[in-house]
Amino acid sequence: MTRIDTEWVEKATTELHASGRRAGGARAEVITQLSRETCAVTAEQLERTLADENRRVGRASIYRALEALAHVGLVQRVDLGETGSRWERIGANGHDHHHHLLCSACGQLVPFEDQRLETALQHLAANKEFTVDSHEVTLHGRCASCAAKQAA
Amino acid sequence: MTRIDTEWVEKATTELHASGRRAGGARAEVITQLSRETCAVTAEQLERTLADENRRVGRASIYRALEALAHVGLVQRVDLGETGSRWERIGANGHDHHHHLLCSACGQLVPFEDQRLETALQHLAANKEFTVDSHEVTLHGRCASCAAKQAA
DNA sequence: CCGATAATGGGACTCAGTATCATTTATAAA
DNA sequence: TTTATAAATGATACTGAGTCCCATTATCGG
Repeated sequence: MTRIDTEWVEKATTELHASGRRAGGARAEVITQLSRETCAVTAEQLERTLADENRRVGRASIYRALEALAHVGLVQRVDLGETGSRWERIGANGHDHHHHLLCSACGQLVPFEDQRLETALQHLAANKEFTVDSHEVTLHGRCASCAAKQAA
Repeated sequence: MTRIDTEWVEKATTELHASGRRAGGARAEVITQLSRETCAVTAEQLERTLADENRRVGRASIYRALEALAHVGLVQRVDLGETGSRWERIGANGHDHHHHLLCSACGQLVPFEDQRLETALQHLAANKEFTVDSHEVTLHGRCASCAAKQAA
C-alpha cells in the first residue's frame, strides 16, 4: 500500500465540492483509498480493502463515488476483458497518463507509458472526422517475468 | 445485414475441425452470422438476430462458439466500458485489423484503421521487456455526424 | 439552529455470462 | 451400415458485478 497522494485527495475534494456536491464520509474513504493505489483496481478490491481496515463503505456508495469522480475527470474506468471493470485515479498533475498490459500467464496488470504511441494517437485524432475525448490502449501478452520464465 | 463472407466461414469451419472439434448446427449458425456483421456485436445481439430469423440457438452454445473461435484466433473480444462484451471476426485475409471509437452522444461504434498507430504499437512491443500478443485501442468521443451536429 | 436536500447503506433486484446435465448428433471404427 | 464414444446442444439453474429503491443520516446555506 502506497502513501496517500495528498495533492490528489485535495484536488478531488475541491473539484467535487465545486461541482455542487456535498461532502460525505463514504466518498472521502473511497478518495483516500484510490489515492493510495498504484494502478487500476476493481470496485470489489476497494470494498474489501476498506472493510479490512474497518473503514467499511456501502457498495452503492463506492460506485457512486467512482461515478462522481469519473464525471469530473479524476478517475478513469478501465476495461480489460476480465469480469468486472477497474478504476484508477488520473494524476493531479496530469503526468501519469499510462496504459496497461494484462499478463495472460499470471494475471498481473502492468502500467506503461510510451511517447510515440501518444503522438500517434494525437495525430490520429487530428486527422479523423470524429472528436476524441479520451483513449485507452490495452496490450495482451506476458509480463517481463513471465516472458523470461517462458524463454528459459 | 451484409453478405456472408464465405471465405471466412470456410476458414473458420476448417480451423475448428483442424483443432479437433466436431461440427454442429449451433456453431455453424453463429459463424455464418458473425461473417455477416460489419463490426463488433454483443452475444445478445447475435442471439436475437438468429432468433428473429428462426435460427434460434441456445445462449450457452453462442458463448461456446465465440470462445472456440477466439481460441483459434478467428474472433476477437472487444470491451468498451459498456455493460457486456462485444465480439467480432478477425479477417480471413488479415487485412481488416482495426480499432474502435465509441460515440458518447449516439452510442454508435465506429471502426477505424491508422497505420501510424500500428507502427507505434509495433515499436513499443519491440522495446519493452514484456511480450505482446495482441492489442486493443478504444477512443471515446463523438462520431463524425454527432461532432458535426455539435459544431452547428 | 433549521430545513431542504444530498449522501449513505442495506438489501432486493437485474442482467451478462457460466455451470450443470440430460439429450442429440458427429465421427471414427468395426 | 451399424455401433460406440464423446463432443455438441439447449434448457435451466446459478453466480457475481453492478443498479435500484428507500428509510435514515448528515451536510450546509440561510
